[in-house]
Amino acid sequence: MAAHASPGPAGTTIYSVADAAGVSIATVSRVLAGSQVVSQRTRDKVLAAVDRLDYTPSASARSLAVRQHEALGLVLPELDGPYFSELLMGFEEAAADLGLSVVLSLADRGRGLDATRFQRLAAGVDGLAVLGGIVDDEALRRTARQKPLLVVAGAETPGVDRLSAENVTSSTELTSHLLGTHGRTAPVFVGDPDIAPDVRQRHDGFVAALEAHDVAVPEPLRVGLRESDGVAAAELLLARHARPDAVVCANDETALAVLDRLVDAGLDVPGEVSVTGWDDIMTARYVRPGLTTVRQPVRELGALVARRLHERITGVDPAPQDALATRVVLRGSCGCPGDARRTRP
Amino acid sequence: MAAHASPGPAGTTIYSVADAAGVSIATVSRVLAGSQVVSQRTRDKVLAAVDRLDYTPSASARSLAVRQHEALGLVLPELDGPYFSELLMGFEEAAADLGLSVVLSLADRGRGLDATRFQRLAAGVDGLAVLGGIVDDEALRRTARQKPLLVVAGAETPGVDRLSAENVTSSTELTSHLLGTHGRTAPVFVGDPDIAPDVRQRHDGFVAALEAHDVAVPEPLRVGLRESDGVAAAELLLARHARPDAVVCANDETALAVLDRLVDAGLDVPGEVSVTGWDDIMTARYVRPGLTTVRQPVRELGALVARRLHERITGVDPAPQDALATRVVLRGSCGCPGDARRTRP
DNA sequence: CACCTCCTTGTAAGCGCTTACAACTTTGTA
DNA sequence: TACAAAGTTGTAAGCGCTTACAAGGAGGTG
Repeated sequence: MAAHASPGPAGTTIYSVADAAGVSIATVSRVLAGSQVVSQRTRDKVLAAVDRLDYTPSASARSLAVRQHEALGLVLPELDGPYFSELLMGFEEAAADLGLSVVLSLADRGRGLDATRFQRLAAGVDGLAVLGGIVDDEALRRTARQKPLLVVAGAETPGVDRLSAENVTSSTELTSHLLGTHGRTAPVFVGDPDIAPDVRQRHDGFVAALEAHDVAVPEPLRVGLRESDGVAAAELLLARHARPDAVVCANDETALAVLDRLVDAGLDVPGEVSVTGWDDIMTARYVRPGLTTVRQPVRELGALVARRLHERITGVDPAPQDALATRVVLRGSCGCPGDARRTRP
Repeated sequence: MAAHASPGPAGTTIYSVADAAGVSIATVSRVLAGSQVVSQRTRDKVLAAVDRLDYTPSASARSLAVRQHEALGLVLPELDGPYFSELLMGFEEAAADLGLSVVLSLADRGRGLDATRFQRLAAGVDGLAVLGGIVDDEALRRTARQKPLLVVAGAETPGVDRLSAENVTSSTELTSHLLGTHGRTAPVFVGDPDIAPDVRQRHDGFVAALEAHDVAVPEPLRVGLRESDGVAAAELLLARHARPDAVVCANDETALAVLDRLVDAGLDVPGEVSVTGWDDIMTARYVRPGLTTVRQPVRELGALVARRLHERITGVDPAPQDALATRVVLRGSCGCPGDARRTRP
């Protein structure tokens, strides 16, 4: 029965260890699983053999036997700003705490993750989280039928569960601050509501605030979320006859670019115009004036996603909380005095 | 033989598909592997069944059968700045191109990755890359005996291969620029050479430049690599009677904090003192003056690591190139005029 | 001293997949 | 029409591990 026992460091299996220790593979397995039924003497023998052979059990064999991969999948776009890194960190930490490893798949800039790669990922995990807008709905739905699947910050997809941070209320709060405290009357929203549900919600909140203050709602400046999009937006804004007195950007990257370009063009920020962002990335603290923005509990979101997935996998009924609260961070760029630059999270 | 055929989406195996399609599991396997020997008719039947049952093959079963995990492991510290994210992106992209998935493990802030978690990770991959200084040498060596293992930017460990970006030469170049072009005479190095081999090498390069210019070599300011460490360093510097006229920091995070604190204290940067960093993170472009720094090809490093690992796994002899060239990026903080702020990589 | 109970270890049956080999069909050719 | 050569499909033996169950041994009791 021990025709296995192939030597060589590369091929050490539970059989080699069993042979070396003079016990059966069941015993080796028990020792390694920490079972208490094994006698001390035997345990020592096994452990010695394990050590001597540098034995590392094969995860796939174990997975096959226990019918669990003990791994969670995560699909993210490029890790540009701190946003996704934070999400990833929260996710990984929570997963590690649950004894699960995480398999990461990054979508290529622009085009999403192809179905094949997504399938391969799904094949090796017990459940997975996908950032909204990367994988197409059909593939999502198909996988959701197989194993626990959570979409983070994405669109409402029938048959797929979703989780994200709160957007609408904070956006209303931020915009109201601009209108009320700083008396702005001609704000504009920079970002394309159709590009992502999060942006849409932020725009919704923006609109709600304007309506509450009886301010006419302007058409949003439909640009992407990258630095270069912010530059483009600023140019567009500068070319206008009637300039806005407040620029509410969909995220920090664009806001910083807008801020920078506006100042370069000789405008007084926040004197003539307020600029706000969203996410509170590191650079937001460093520019002058500091960027007023909204801090999302991204890391907690990541952790929550992982835990939720685990609940699903183990069959526990998950709690129904569905959006994490965010917080407005006031700095100089909206007109507030406080330079909260050195304020750390 | 088909006593398997358990229904239910969760339990669809190759047996269910074979049953549903009226063929043997071997044929299903062939179709899914894209083998050309299967007739078109049969192929269609199988594919239809696969679709109807939402079949997703089990990765662990496949791994066990082919004796390959088809995955690469990566161990990183917290994803703070853009450095590790870039590395990760390069790694992931290259791995994906090779058809490998990546299993990520993040070390907790401060304390490294415990041996158990590291072992678990190693158990499920064909090879792994570890950032230097996270996992202890013994564990590293043990794993290196089992499967391909690469240490990135870490210390020279006997029996373990290492890969990193070039440091010494660029540091000498940068420091010489300060001494020569800007006529600095009292530079100081901020960073603890003992904290990481990369820092040590940067310090070595710094020292080499001073010696070449016959400038006395001062004791380095031994602080960590985080923003707060930079603040502390700046305080220390400000408290000195004889202030340096150039501060060469081990990375951008500390450099930015130093720059910020120095300017706040009323010093003229770069008039009275030059400040330089290392890494060229996003914020370096945004501060005024722009931060002179060194750009590392981090993403390429990550990709290279993945490819190298793959070469080892497949038994190809890897090329011997061992350090990637870096590039000094001159901006305002050293005294150079050009505001290269909007220069993109 | 026989017998029962508890403790420890071994036996063997999978987990879901790949793949060498065998077996059966077709098709082509003499 | 017989037979060889392809072409196609099935059989079965693992891959390395977990775990229910069986079996053996040690110790205790009547």
